[in-house]
Amino acid sequence: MEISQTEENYLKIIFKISERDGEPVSTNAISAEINTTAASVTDMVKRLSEKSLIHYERYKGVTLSTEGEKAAKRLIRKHRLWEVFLVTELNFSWDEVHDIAEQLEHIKSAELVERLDKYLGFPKFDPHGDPIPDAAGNFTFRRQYPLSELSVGESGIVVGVQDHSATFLQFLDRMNLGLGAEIQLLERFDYDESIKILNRSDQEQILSKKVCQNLFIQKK
Amino acid sequence: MEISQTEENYLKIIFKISERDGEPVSTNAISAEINTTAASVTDMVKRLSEKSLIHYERYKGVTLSTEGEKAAKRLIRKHRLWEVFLVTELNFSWDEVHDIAEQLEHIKSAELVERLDKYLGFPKFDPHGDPIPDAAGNFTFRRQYPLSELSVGESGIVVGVQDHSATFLQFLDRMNLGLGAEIQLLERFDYDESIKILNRSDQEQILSKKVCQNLFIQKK
DNA sequence: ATAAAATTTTAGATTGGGCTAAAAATATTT
DNA sequence: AAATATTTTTAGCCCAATCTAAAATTTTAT
Repeated sequence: MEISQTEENYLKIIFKISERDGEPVSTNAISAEINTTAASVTDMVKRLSEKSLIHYERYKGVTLSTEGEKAAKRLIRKHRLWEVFLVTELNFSWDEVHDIAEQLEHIKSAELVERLDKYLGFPKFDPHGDPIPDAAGNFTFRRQYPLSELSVGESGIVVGVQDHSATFLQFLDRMNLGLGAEIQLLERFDYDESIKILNRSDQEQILSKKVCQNLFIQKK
Repeated sequence: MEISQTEENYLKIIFKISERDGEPVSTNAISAEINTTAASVTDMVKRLSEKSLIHYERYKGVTLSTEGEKAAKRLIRKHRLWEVFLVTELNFSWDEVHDIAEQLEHIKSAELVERLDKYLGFPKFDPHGDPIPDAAGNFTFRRQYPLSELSVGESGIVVGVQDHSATFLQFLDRMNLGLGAEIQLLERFDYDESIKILNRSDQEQILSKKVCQNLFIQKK
């Protein structure tokens, strides 16, 4: 049975919400994420359930079936591989690629995905530091922390972001805080939970609580 | 006004039929090409006409408007650039790329197309020898003839195909008659309109009328 | 020039994906 | 345990894109 582009998007978003909030995923959570009414979501989850892509019980929310989860991971794999292509081959910046990858992820050809993966040198992470599932659906795990959880004195490398918005990514560029940036936490200010860091490719910087919460660091 | 994927496909097919059979393009010609009923085509041409993408008069067939032709050419440009990418970068063979490019051509991002074009070195022809329109919609013209129109003794290079089917392309591969093959017409057999050629990267070969009609040659 | 054949259009139905408004079920507060 | 609030579902509608069957128009043949 064919999975439509719309259905794929639902599976992807259900996967994403599951990861973030746990299961089961509520109708409202889905509708909030994709800007559709709860009524439409109910319609769609019925269809997805009919196709055995999710488990659904009235008023109880949904969980992905094995099949549904596979489909979601395939989509994420494609999305992230295309993002790598756009950034490393076509020189797009990391804040420009999301919308294009959102379209490219729906291209149907297993062969294409595998060749692209090989062409790009089997990357493990995308331009935002998110792990790229392998053909079997396995993610590479990496121990990483929000910058807000580092202790004073600790050092680390920027390896990912929580917030993928273009404005945040552009801010990070302006601050020389892209992936790979090496930093050390110098001081915490309890007043507003901002911090002072030493950015090795720059100098001392003050970062707000919001920035700290959205930046992932690998300690070293 | 947005052009849907389905609408884009209609524009492309109308462009293709116009090129082949001239204008105006009949409802039946379209329905034959895309495997839909004539009634559905009538519905769609009304919509396209409503959007000023084609000129349409009941019972009189359709022609592309300036806007419609631009859209069709953009689609062809994308299709052929992606085919180049698939063949030259991802090592697909020329008989495998059509269906994937058929999907990729609908990706919406003008920036992506221009970057891809540059990345590929501004190719003028796709893997089947078909010209790639530039950003303004202009095709590179090349004087080429079906092999069936060559005279005995004339030499030339294979530069394109009329028939894009995988079976024909695979046959050409097997005969060492891919793009760039150098040949000379040695003899014509009136009986079945087959010919004998000298294939410089092979040896003497007999080719049927059908093959001759579907192979484009640049004389030299 | 008319009859027959072919083409094209209309009418009416269907399916996927979405909407609003109202009803039903669940969760929260008192 | 009610009453209230929130969430979810149902009912009924819409639009794009398709279909079949029948009607209208154009083309071809006699």
